[in-house]
Amino acid sequence: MEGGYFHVPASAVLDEGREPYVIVIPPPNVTAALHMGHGLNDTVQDVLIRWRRMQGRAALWVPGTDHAGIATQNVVERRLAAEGITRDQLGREEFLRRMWEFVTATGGTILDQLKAIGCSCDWERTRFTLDDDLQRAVREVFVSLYEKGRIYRGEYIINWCPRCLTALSNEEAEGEEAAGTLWHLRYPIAVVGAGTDLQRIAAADGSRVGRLADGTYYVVVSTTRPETMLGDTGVAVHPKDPRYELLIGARVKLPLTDRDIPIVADAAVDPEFGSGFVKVTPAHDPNDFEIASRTGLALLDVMTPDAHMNDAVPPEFRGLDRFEARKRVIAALKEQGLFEGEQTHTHAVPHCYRCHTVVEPRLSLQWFVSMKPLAEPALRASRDGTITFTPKHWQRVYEHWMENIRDWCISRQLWWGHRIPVWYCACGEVIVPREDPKSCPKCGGTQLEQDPDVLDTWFSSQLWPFSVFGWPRDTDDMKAFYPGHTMVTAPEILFFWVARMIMMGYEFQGAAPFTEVYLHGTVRDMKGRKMSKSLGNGIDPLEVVRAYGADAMRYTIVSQCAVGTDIALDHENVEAAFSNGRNFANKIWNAGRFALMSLGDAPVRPLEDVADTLVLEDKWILSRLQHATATATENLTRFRLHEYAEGTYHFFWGDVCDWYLELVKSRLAAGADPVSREAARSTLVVVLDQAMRLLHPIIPFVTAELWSTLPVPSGETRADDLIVARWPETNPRWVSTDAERRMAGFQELIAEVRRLRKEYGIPEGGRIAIHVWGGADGFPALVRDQVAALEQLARVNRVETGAGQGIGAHAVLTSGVELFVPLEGVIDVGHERGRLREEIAKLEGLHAGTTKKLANESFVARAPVEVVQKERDRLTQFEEQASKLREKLASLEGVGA
RNA sequence: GGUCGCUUAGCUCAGCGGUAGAGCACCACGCUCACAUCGUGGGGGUCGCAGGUUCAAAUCCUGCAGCGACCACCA
Repeated sequence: MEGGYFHVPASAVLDEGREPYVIVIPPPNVTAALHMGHGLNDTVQDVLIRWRRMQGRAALWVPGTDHAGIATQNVVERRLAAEGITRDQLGREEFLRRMWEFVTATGGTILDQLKAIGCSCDWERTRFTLDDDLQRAVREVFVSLYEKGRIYRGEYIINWCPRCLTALSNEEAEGEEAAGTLWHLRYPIAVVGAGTDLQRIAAADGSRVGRLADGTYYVVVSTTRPETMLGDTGVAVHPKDPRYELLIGARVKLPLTDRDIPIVADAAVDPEFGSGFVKVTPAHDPNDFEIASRTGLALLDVMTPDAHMNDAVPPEFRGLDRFEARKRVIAALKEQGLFEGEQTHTHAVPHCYRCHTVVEPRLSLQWFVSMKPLAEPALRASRDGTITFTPKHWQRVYEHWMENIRDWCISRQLWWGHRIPVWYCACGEVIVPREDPKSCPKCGGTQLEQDPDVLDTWFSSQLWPFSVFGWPRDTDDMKAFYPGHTMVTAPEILFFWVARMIMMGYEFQGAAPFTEVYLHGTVRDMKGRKMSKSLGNGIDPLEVVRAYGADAMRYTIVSQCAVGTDIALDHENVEAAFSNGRNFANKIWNAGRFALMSLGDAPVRPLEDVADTLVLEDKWILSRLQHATATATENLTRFRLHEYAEGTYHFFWGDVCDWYLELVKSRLAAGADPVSREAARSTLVVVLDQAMRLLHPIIPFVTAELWSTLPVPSGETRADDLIVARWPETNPRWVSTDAERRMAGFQELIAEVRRLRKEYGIPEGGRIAIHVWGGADGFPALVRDQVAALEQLARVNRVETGAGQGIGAHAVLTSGVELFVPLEGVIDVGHERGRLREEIAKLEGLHAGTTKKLANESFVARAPVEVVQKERDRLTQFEEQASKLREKLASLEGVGA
């Protein structure tokens, strides 16, 4: 089967010297089920891989799955929760056993689903991010980065998911606009420097120092998270703020607590914003943490890992959920007259990208990668064009991110994933080894404890372009297939994944993992919403495959795949959504079957042998074929996939089916002239052969089936299967602008005859004569030779090349050629005249009525403007229709001709 | 707040300096021996609004309006 062609051994490159073309799949989550997003992503990759394979490249598409840390662990934890079990109850070892059990049982089905949509991955190379080989790569990278000082451990404010109970990277905390509240609180001033005149400060211009009923002065601070005030350890003002300069060093009483906290100066405070006083909560806000580290303010953590208030807060708040605590804090402050007011405030609230819980900034000891040095070569590669982005504007987005890159928190408090390869010895030694240690190299002790955390899923994903080839071992695969070529993915994971792969590629291989990044759009429904399980607006690709075939699904998707645009599919009418692709696949099948039948079993001569006997349509379709070939290649090269799809579609359906097949029908028939027939057969075989090749990357199944039964011209050889047949190249020998011009004229003539037939009600089955004359280049004479074609396409059985006259229909073509269709005896002219007169009279009646209506002043004055306008439009419509009919009538009276 | 993008036929969207396009939907006719998942013909758009550049603009520039995306530590 064709699957045999999917496998590409390193020897194809290293021994046979074939040029590689490598795509590594964006590995779907191991337990994922195929959705339309995959359908799009993987179809695009398959189109590219099939195309490059046909070009003779050693085209390798490496498949695999990702262990997807949090996502997968969450799934299993939910299942356990249904049984009333938590992971802590099971313990790490047992929990991991259950994880593997689940992943082994349900994992990898997505790969079978990819096969169903025709993905030609090298399945023998299927990888999983937790495979031994890949574990080795992760270990090597971690240790190596640590040794270079690019991985460090430290206590910082990180994004914390209180539900998943783990740290998140900045990218994993997704901001969402939310209409929140900005609360203004009063902190009473407790201690001021000697001689500080509070009354004067309070009276200063723009001062937000006020006075309570009991005479105590207070400062106003603002916050969107009032519960964090319990963890405040200071209040900050700008060092140059003229209003408050004198308060620096003073102390305020932190409401609801028994603590006094200092007022400090820090340049990060914007005097223009709010009151100019900033409450500082160093353990729960990254800015405040920075302020504290500069000013020496204490750190006070007031929350538990699951975001409840801890024992550091007053008893009445202990154990409260953070949002409940928020309400109580506000209520308590109001009670004490320390509530200044509130206002609505829209701001971006970060949410966990896996479970959507509001992220809590939390002071925590974590592992980080210092990114700046890694970013440098990755940034350069983009700027100097080593790596290109399609669409281009993502280059700027990428560079902006790289320029402002922040350190990456890579430790996760999960169990499912790559365990952090760090051991701690009781003696204090931190061991980061390539092989699991048995004893402490410093003290020799054997009481070693491995770091309990695992690495961010993306830490292993970022190594995918080389970890799949066995690195850090020195493998032939690495030599043959790294670096790769094209990365096809969605913009959502540009930072998560693409950017990091590039950085790792430079850091560990000295080369970018690919040279082209193609970012396709998102699959959406007709309301523009992203397809998702929770919205219930998804379409199951496999259902589409079952109902209409993989070819139909692939074509429909790719034909919408314009650079930089999303894909809209109607989940409420799946048939309509995919009818385009279904119809096309069906059309190819029918046309192919018909052609094969018409060609018969007799040997077909090579095109060269019959070159002298080719007629207009043969030369024309061969020329069209050259254009179709050139544009298909060009479009694929530039990732203009929808143009590739639509271009081949119109070539095949329009040129090949509607015109060429119709034109050669009679020539292929049993009694036809043998010379003409052989010319048609040879041409048809070439056209079909190449058309199947051009269509194959997008419509692999139908084309391969037809191609396998297509006759091979005598003396020629070809590949055994279409999947490895050579991608066509343009042959200038068959480009004929002359044939295309003449054919265009002929096509226009046919269209005009058909139109006139409809217009004058000439019965569909009846034969007619036409007169053709005028023009400059002997076109009428050419037409005379095409009687068979005219018969076939327009039911014309006689052509006169002189001017026609009498009663009939007349038209002038763009070339200046004139056409006349005699109507006497063809239709009942008298009856037609009568009918026309009736119609004209009717139109005149309507016209008069409308005119009268518009003359009615009260109507014009009172009716809505658009109604009046509609009446006016009708008037002109009637006029136009009537004048058309009058012209027609005139021609029937023998005046026009 | 910053950056970028979008606004074209009833719907979904291409086109991005030279006489308005596709698919679907719609109307009419047609069981012509590949295909009714079809064929033939047809209707339908002042290309968001207002200016400007140009011989020529849907296409370039400016402003405005509406929508959207991404980034961002203004409490």
